[in-house]
Amino acid sequence: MFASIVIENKSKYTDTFYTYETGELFVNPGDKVRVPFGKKEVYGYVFDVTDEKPDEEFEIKTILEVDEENSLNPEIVKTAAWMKSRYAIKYYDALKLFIPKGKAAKPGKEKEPYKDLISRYSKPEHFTSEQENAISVISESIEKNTNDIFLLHGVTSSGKTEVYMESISKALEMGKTAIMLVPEISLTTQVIERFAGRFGKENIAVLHSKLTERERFDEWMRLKTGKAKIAIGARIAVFSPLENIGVIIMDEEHEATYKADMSPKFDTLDVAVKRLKTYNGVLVLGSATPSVTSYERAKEGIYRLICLKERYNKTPLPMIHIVDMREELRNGNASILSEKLNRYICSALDSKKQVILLQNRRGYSNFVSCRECGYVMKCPECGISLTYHKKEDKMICHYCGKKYDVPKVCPDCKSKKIKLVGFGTEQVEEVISSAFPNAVVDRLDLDTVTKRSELDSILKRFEDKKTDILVGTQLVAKGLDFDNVAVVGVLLADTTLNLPDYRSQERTFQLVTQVSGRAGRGDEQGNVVVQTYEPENFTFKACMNHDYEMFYNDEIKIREFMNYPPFGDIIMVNFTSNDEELCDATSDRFTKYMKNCLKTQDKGLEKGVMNPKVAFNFKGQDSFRTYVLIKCPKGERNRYVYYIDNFQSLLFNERLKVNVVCDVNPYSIV
DNA sequence: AGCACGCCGACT
DNA sequence: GTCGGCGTGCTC
Repeated sequence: MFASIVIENKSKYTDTFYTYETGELFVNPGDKVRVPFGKKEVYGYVFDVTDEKPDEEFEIKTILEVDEENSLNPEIVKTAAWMKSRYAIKYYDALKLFIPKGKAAKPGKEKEPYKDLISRYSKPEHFTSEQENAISVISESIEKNTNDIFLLHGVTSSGKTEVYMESISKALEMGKTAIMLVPEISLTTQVIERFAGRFGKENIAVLHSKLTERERFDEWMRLKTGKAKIAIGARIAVFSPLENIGVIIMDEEHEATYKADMSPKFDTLDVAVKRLKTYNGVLVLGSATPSVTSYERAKEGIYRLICLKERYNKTPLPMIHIVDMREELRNGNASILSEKLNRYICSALDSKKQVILLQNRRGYSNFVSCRECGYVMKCPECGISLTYHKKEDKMICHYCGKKYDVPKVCPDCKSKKIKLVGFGTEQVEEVISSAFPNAVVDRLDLDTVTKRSELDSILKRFEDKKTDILVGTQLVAKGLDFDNVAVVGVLLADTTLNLPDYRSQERTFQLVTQVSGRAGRGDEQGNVVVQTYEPENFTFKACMNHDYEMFYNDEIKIREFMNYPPFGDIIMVNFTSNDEELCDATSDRFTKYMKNCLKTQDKGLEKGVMNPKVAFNFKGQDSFRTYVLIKCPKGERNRYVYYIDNFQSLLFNERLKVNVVCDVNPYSIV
């Protein structure tokens, strides 16, 4: 017998299959083996076993030993091989995601993460009929191994978690395993509390990047040996060493955190779908505000849509008010607080209720807007907001790179009040404090709050009602439930609405819906005030009506017209190096190469390859970065990635010191 | 990536 | 002679 093996390596050059003879050993795909390699011995993983001898003329060596304890299963190597072609990454980089770095703790010294956690779970007396229906449909699918994907579209407090738990329970009943994914590590605690109460602590394992190497290894081993049947965690938990997975659940499926931002840049949803194919398992995507891509798939019948419209506790949804900041300006109010928001805050404070103010970060991009009419400069080709670059004093499209002069007067209404939008972050707390001198104001954002304990104490103070007004970034939109919040204010929704990203509208809808969930948790209806210079944007109308469908119907038309997902992909190819010239030259060369590859098809696809752009490299060690953006039509992704992978090999053969990283539908282009 | 091989200049 | 610099090629 002959085995195709990928060795533990660091080089792109050796990231390929090597054929070994199995000898006397009984070898399966997924097995970790020790093999002779060159003058040394290395470890590798078996990807395939056949009895056909390869044609090529090279000496075939024999596998020395199988490391049973650290071996993986056949599905894992299959998924890793698929990831290589989908993300243009190395076999071994894909494989590494499935293998914990650490070593086992010494016997008796195992440390249990979340040891002091209290299990909190009380099964509700009854499920709503919508919940009953969802549970029975999903359970049937798990039972019959139909490999379905469900999109569970449920408003906040509609009891999605109960549906998740019942689905997992069904999988366990069938002798299968389950993975529960949450978007952020901070959210795992609440989930574990409930799951531990429902399924017993011994049956669950936690996997996320904040565990120590040793803890992670031990949890991983508990899953691999079948001691734990349910994996809970952030996106890396999708790589749990489980077999026979009955169901994977992705809570808040629209969240950006499901897409890895560091290399290898995998997409959690893709990986989940791929893994479940082998086991005919079921995927449940839950969200109150599904991603437009997922919803389209549900509409197309690729996913099965389940709606939960009824709120479990029947609390009325908050009232959403859209405030026109142009009007405020015309009425002589130039402050960051509209008259309406001011009024709501005052009355909330009077009745000892609390207030949350969301100040969405300006981030790295600045845009120009007319305060008279709300006009925002957008790229006519790409349809995204232009970003102001101070250095060049130009408006630049972050997709195609076209540059435009900064307008002196508004092209629409000829007003001179067209200028940069955004206010200094520090300013906000100051303004709020002086506007409400008798209120206790606290501030929550990740820039100023560095320590975990600091963050917790700010939240604790708010929970204990010691704080009247909490000002913060996106952080306040998520996290804990507070029952005394009467008013939520979004100070300037335009900052999210005009991010240079095709998803900016989707993200705004999600953000407003999410913060709305913070208002009026008790029996009283809460109020949400959203301030904007562009109140006529369809996104806000949909927010006001709590109508996702309405938002979707408008947004999907734009996506189709612009060929953005789900109708096409945007592929960003990054080049980093310590050699500036090499970086530039390589991205130029890549552009020509890619255009050349596509030209032969004679469909004009090469027009989708944008010219290279220079950018700063924040994260990597290399000092220079350039990138090339490619607009890729629907169904062509695999071919495009294949070309990119080939180009990478080309560079490697020449031993050029330049890194190439590919990112499909990146969340930010800076 | 590593490591060996090999071809060239500089030195005890 | 021979030591070591690094350009090149290979690992089943």
